[in-house]
Amino acid sequence: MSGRRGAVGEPSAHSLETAARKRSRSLAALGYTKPQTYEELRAVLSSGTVHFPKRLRQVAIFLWQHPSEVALGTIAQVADQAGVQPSTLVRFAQIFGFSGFSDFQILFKDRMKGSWPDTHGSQEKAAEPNANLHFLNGMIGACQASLGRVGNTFDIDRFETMVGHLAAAELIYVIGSKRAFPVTAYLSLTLSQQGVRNVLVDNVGSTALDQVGCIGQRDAVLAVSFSPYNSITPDLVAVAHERKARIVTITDSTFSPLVKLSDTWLEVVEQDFAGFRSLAASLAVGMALVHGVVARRTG
Amino acid sequence: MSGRRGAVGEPSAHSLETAARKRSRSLAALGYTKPQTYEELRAVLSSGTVHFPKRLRQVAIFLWQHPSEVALGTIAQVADQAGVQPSTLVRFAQIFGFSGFSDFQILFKDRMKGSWPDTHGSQEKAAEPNANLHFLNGMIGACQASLGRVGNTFDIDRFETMVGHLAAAELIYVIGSKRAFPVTAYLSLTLSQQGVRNVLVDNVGSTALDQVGCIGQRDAVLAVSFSPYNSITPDLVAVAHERKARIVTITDSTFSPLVKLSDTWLEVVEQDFAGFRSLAASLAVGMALVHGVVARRTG
DNA sequence: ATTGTTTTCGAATGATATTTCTATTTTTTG
DNA sequence: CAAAAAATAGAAATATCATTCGAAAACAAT
Repeated sequence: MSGRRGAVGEPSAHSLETAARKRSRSLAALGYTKPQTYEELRAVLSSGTVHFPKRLRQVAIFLWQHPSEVALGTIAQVADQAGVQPSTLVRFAQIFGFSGFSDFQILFKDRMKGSWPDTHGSQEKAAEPNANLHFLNGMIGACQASLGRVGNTFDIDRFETMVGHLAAAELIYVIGSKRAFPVTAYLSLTLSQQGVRNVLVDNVGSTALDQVGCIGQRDAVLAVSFSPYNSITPDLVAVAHERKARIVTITDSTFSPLVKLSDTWLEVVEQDFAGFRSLAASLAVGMALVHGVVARRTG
Repeated sequence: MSGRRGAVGEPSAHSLETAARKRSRSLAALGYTKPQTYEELRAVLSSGTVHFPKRLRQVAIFLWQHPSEVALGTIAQVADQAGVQPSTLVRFAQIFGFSGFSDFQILFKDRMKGSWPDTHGSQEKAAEPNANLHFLNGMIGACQASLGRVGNTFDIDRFETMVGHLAAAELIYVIGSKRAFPVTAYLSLTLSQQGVRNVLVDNVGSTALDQVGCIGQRDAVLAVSFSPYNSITPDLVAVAHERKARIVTITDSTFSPLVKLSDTWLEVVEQDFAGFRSLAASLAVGMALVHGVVARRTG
């Protein structure tokens, strides 16, 4: 701790020098004061006037989204979850005028002490005078009902078979239209992000039939389709079936035309509210499929 | 169940080691098992079957009345508040079969997070022998957590404003890339099905910039974007902003670059499980938006 | 491309917290 | 009432955690 350049000149001013140097990097120079409460911190963060570099921004986002992890974890755990180094958290705290992470963490702990006995009593909302809020709650209810049903009635054996087919495939074609398209789009994206090569048959340029015309015996089709089954999906899958590809399907009833074309299929029933249908269950099951395929291929 | 020999009638064996001595002091000898959750611990404490000496009773009472202090504090702070020595807390924890205070404290921390054992969930493998089932349940949990959070923290006023902007628009441009694309795809589809004219900016043919170049002052943009905000979406929305269109946004933190470009924005935080993120909450909120727009236009 | 600056990383250091151990006090038992 | 057992407090030892700091990397400006 000696021989630092640019000393102020005062011999006994070790701490002063350090403080000055810190302050020059902190927001204090910009007129900010150290936040005293979690709410103040949030206010500063959300004000948008502060521009962070990459890692610090990453920290800010994590703090924003997972305050409880910050309150309860050690610096190492938090850093790990946020995907940064522990020292980055310390830097972040110091920028806001705290002495270090521990000091900073007190904000989060204090905030948390107040909110312990909230045992998720969210259901008993009073009357919903607002139509939009009513719809939102109905939609949330539909999603949760769909998800709950998946948890109860789930054929894990068929699921494993599906994973096996997809994992063994040379190339995976993902097919779904209309309501099913958001699901297949997300599945295709996630597969790609996980390094699993796949083709999303999106019918841009009306080339879907030509695309499935290239399917080979060693490929697999992951099809998603919901009633009414009046889309192009059954036609596409029929072609794939003729070309002897493995076909696995997520659909919502045994009457789906895809069922008889499929090697394996799973029933996922989505609930609707006022005619607006949830996709939550299909997405969850689809994610599990992707995860299973990745696990089997890498394991 | 086999009988325990010597547990009752055997005279005290002085040659026993420390480990055995500890065990004889713990509740394991009485048939208790180490509590796995905070609720189990509470059940044991409240059962009244255990009679503690003075200091340990003091500890039990404090744990009962101030669980959040236990979760958030250090052993010294807790001991101080409870009026006992730190070592007393360790003894207390060991009586219940924990290795020490830290181990014991995890119960309280987990309870506070209200979440599943993210990092130390190795013990619960027995309940879920199937990895795929475990993942599916985790994913469902993430979806439901996301949905639950929407229900609790929802800014209905901003939502109404957003509906107003969209309902007043001549044409709605729906923009979202990567993870957000499934959401926008579903929103666009639903809008069309409800008779609300809209353009899904999907960047097929890399024409997105040209598309948003046609946006007029009387149009509105419905943008969806999640962290990391490294997609093309901010660029597209910036163009729309320059062209003076109304911009409403669904995003997951105030750090989204879209926030400062938007007339109104809603925060929707999606939970993830093992890196796979839910879309349930965004879809539900999006559906509510569509419904609101339709209601306002037809009403 | 080059230089100067900011940001990040990772090992070393310093600080703190947790646990163990032992002497002392309190309670129980013959 | 005395002796034994249990419980407790406090200090010492150990383990863990937070912070610092120099070097490397990324970035920005020339």
